[in-house]
Amino acid sequence: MDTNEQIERALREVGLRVTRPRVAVLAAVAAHPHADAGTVLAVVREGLPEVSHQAVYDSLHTLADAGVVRCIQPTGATARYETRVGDNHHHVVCRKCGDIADVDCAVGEAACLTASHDHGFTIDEAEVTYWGLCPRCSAARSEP
Amino acid sequence: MDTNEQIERALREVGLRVTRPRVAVLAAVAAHPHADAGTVLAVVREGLPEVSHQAVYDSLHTLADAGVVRCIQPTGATARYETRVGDNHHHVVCRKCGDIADVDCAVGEAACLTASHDHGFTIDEAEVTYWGLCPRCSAARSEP
DNA sequence: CTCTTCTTTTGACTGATTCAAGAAAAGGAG
DNA sequence: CTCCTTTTCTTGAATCAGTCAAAAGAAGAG
Repeated sequence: MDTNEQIERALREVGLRVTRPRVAVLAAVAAHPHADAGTVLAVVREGLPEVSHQAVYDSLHTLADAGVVRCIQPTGATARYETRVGDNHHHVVCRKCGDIADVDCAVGEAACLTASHDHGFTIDEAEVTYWGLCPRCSAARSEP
Repeated sequence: MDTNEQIERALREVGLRVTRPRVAVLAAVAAHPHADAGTVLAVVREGLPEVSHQAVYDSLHTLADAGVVRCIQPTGATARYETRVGDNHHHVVCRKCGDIADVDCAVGEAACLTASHDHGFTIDEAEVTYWGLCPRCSAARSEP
């Protein structure tokens, strides 16, 4: 579990000022991986009721730009954030309940960037989203 | 190019009623792959000025549910639609201009579904989004 | 401690998408 | 061909995520 001190250090390391909203946002994202902006806002306000939604959005963007958090947005859902960055992992999304879980890159880093230069595009990242059913929804469907 | 007759047949095949808005929407998506809802609406109205935006949204949803069109939504962009379905292809998205192009599955079908059952999820589809620069933006960056 | 600069607050606003109720049209039965 | 039922469309308002802008407020350098 990240302590506030660790969070502050992480912010300073990327050259960001340490402010209450930012610390709270980063802590919230760390504690609730794959949370959307609304959830982050709610969680942040639990410990810091006065923050504006604007500050939360701004913090999320700033942190995402700095590479401290990552923003993902599967089809049909609002933006979600997570603190696990830089390790090329992907996501499984439940078609039924929208639950998201992390999946380590299964086919190796090389394969993830295959298809480079198709159509002349210069590709620098491959994002993989697996779609299916989470254990709970899967069980609910097979035993109605 | 899809004729209206082909479009009507496609609608009937999946058990949908054939209506003017639906035919127009399907034709528009076929003619403009990767168009967003707003563009589809504009294109549809070129030939059918009276349609409501609601009808277009509804048609897109219905067609997507029926599997006639596919909806994709890369991070940071609005929903986009295409008629190419059922062939497991993926997309390259330009980081700069947002342009989207199709990419055939590069690593073979098997690899695309590797990672099955991680976290107990039952995975039925893998969606891959490649991020990079399109030829135009790539050229603009290297020769300023 | 003071100043400059970056952040937050506040509050209004945009643009995409959805909700709801009645009117209209599609397709099957007679 | 006409009527009837059901689905679909229109209209108009509402919601929701996210953004813009100006002024007030903190963080950190010197």
